[in-house]
Amino acid sequence: MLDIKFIRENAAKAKELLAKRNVDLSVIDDVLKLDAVWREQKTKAETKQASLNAASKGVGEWFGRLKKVANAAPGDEIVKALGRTPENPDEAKELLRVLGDEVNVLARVAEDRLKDIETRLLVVPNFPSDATPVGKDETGNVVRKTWGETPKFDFAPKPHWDIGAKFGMEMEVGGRISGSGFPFFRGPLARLERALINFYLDLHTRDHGYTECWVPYMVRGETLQNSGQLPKFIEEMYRLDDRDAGLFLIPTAEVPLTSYKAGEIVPHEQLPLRLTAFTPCFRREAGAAGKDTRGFQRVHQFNKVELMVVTRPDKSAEEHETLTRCAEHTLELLELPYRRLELCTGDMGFGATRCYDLEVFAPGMQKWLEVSSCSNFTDFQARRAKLRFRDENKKTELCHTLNGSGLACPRVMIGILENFQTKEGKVRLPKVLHHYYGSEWL
RNA sequence: GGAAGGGUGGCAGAGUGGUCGAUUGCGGCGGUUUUGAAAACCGCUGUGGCCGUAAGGUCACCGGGGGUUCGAAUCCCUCCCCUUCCGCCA
Repeated sequence: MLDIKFIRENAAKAKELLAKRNVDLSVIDDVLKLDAVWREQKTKAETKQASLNAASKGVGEWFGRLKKVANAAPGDEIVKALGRTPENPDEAKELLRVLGDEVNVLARVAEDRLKDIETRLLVVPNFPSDATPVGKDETGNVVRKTWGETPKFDFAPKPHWDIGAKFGMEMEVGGRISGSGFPFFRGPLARLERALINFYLDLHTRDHGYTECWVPYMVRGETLQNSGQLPKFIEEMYRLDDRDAGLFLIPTAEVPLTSYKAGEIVPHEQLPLRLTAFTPCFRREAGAAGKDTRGFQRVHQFNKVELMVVTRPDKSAEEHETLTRCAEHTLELLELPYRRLELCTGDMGFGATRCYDLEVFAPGMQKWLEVSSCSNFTDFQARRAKLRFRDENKKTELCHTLNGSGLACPRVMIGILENFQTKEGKVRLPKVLHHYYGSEWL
């Protein structure tokens, strides 16, 4: 969520930044109007509340004095709050009740306006960074680097759905037992899946300094709001029914990891927090029906190892590069040629201020596949999750959060199948997987 | 699924309608003392919002939400979480 205070003090800048993201700017004016009403009502309510509080205390005192002196007079604070001198405590109570009702009305109005503000801000995306290229859609993305070279083939490379058939890709089985978009692997591909997960986790925990976590796969709505999926993207989410409290299946491990320290104030010595977790990911892919349907490039359930960093604001840009390098390093060890794309303002995810996508080239499909998306969220998620830290001067401040895939399984598998296929229909495995898979060939 | 007991400030642990944002202890910070250190003693030590240039003022928060009351950490309702026991079970 954006900072209402920043919007209040920098309305023009806020609009300028959001315009780059194709956001309807009327939301800013709406929010500013509500903000003015909220503050006015709040101040009024509090002033009245203060005199009511003082008078209520005075009533207690008055009772005490009346026990000793039969005709003791009410205290000044009662007279001040009521505007006149009550005859007896019962009259004071009655008048204070009326005053209390007035306070409630004012406070309710103020609170409603604050909720209105939040409702609107919850669906506004983060500001893009100054470095983010401005663009309408994915055509505005910029290639920042490329690594490796697509292997040369002396035959026409096949798409993974043709290669996979031989190695236990049984999409029709998944379709029969769950529906389309739920892959079923038997034998080599199932084993490769496991090899990838183990390789990822070992690499990140041993060489990249991440702490392995094991997390719930079902979460509360509030957890999804913390990381930004709710309320706006509820259509993308699988949800259990009321018997199970309407829990949601996680679309990525980012969700539980971002809420790991939600509501806490972390000592600065503990930062940065670098966490990694393997989880299945569940996505409805609503609106993507009919897109990328062949093979398993876009599915409703897939495995992924996620990288997540919580850091102080002055380090987040640096951490973003480091995090992205960890993901890239993973691809390099897998010997997969890739490119780093910097997403433009029109294509960036909701909460990101800056985002790199890593794409692997799939020669069979003749197509680049996104295998990782590394984002810096600045304080956008931290504000929602109330995730703060205490600095060396004991000031509390919102943390910055970052995350990226390190990596997803299915598309990396596609990369392996299509890049390392041979004319004979075999698939060579990258060296780093030999030990994990138990063989040099799939 | 059943039964019981709990959720209070960094931690421990009081507080059952009024002056309690909250006794006390520990920890932490500052000071006195000391050649230095320890000990002792004194003071300070939560978060967020609103008003204000500031000083400061004020409101809210004792798991979340709602209610009763002039007034609630304290009473009522509801939800969540934790602990223990029983049952069931990978």
